[in-house]
Amino acid sequence: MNSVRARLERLLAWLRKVDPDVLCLQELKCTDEAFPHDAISHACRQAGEAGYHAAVFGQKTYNGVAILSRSAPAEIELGMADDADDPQARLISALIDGFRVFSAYFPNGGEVGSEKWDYKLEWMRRLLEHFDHRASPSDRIVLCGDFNVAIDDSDVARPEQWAGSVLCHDDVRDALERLRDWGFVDVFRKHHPEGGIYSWWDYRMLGFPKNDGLRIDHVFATAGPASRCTSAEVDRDERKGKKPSDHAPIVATFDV
DNA sequence: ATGGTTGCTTAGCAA
Repeated sequence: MNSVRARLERLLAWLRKVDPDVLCLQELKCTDEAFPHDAISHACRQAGEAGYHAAVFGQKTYNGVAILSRSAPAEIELGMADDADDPQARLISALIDGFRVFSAYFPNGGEVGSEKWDYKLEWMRRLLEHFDHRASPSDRIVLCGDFNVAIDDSDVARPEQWAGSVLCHDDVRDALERLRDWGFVDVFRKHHPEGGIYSWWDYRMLGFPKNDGLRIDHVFATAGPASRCTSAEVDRDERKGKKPSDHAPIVATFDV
């Protein structure tokens, strides 16, 4: 979302408009202390209704992820809980209404071949290992976030322009395929097999006016919840207007 | 190959 503080008013307006049960946020760009807990806990509170709970894993300046929910989150986990010494706040999960919900901010990767690129591949390997060691495909899991990977060229408006980039390279597509093969369904693709719908447009190069977009934000669900996913859409209007994020939200609906 | 924009933090980095 490119800073929760810079876009707080937009966030609150979106919560009022869409009224989601759960919202996964990435790229907060603030510490836990600076997170706007009060505004969000009061958001949409009306007629005696509760506001949103927030499970937050913040970091100064960069990264930062959160999960907002109507129901109280339980068993909140920060990061991968592995042996890696990783100071970057890119993963949080919580148990909400019987679902293990993850908000993930996959590394961008900088340039192919760089240190950031190696970190991206290693982070994706660690995430798969996390599920291998600590979860089962029969669990009810929903993994949401900015994956920084366009799964195939149907998710890229101008594939020739992005070919071989950190968002489209075979190595990250392969890594994401391995993660999906662990037991996830791309629920957006399930409802839009034709592709051609995007979730992110670069601020640079005037990506949005030219619709030079990519679908790099995903909702992955294990088979149980995936079979109960009744719709998934990009809220493209949210990329418009004053001070938009460079991403548009994905809205997925589950019959529970 | 570079550019273009945005936010955080203060001119440079990350995206």
